[in-house]
Amino acid sequence: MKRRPSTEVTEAWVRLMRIQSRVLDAVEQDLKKAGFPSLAWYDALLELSRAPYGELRPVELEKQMMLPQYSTSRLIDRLVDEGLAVRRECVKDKRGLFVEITGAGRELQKKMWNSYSAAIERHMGSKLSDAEAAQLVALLDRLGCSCDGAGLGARDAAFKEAASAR
Amino acid sequence: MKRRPSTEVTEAWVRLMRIQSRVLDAVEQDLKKAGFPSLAWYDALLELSRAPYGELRPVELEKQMMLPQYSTSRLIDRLVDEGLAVRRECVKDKRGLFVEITGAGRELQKKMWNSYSAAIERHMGSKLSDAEAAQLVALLDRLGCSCDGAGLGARDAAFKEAASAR
DNA sequence: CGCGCATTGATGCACGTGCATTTAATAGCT
DNA sequence: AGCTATTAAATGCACGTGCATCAATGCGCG
Repeated sequence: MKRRPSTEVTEAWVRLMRIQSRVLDAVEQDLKKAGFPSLAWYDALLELSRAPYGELRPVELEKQMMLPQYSTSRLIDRLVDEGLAVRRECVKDKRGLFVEITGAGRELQKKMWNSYSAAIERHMGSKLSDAEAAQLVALLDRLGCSCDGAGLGARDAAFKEAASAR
Repeated sequence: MKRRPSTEVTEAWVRLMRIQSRVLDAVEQDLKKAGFPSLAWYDALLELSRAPYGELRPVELEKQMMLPQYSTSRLIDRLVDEGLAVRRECVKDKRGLFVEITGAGRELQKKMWNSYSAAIERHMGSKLSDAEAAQLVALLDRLGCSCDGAGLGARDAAFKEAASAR
């Protein structure tokens, strides 16, 4: 509790914060310029499109995306408003409901992946060899050791897509 | 433009986004639990405290922190509301003004650094050797190669403090 | 000098998020 | 069955942020 971070660690903290926000910003800007909504929408659409029957309980979506409950509720609101998903009644548990992706939702997700993957390549892939990327993954994972392992994070969506797009 | 990111790169993207947000969240929570305001306030206070006469033009602060103009303007609002800084007229250029840190502002900044540095140590330092931290810095820097080099980022504040606290 | 343009900083509006609370339905316990 | 606790989802409120715009001042150029 008393030990101070070393210079190296403090530098790593600074870089982690700054570079991440720059890279994220660059990718989000690319998507926005292409006329697409934010990454949160993409992640939700991907989760839905990968789910059996293209539908999930909000609670499931929430766990997948590691988002707070209310945040998920409102994200669904917006997807529904745009016709990318629909809310369906859940007969099993009348408290709950199902969110089902629509055709338009599936289409948008696919189109977004084109821009999204290109942006990842532009802002990360072109600056890092595969070996360096793997090294970076290993180092970052050391920081995430206290992770519950349960829910997959927001941007994991990208990886799952990459895997299935192959 | 056509190349797709490799598995390694996509994984690195996912990790960078997820781990950063987890670590940042953990540190911010620690600060909040200790009753302190957000890191943005800290960064601003540190920049001011390090400036000659403890004062800066909003434009300067904005460049240091790499924040949009309106964001800086409102951050200053809040600092002033809490008595941590004051706005002073600028005789040289009547469009502008000076923001000057108060005694309370300097005190808060110092107190926050105790919690802040402890949080960095807890959430990063304790999970990474110095060598690993240095490696992480090197890898992240490769991603930031397209940086202007001019303005120092928000969290750089931590490093500068660390250096001067030594 | 006088006009147009750039710069500094503030602000109205829309929107996203966190927090707390609310509503409804289910599960569990006696 | 009846009462309470728990869970699913939505929502009101405060607040932060992005975007566009504005008012005021300063600067350059004919």
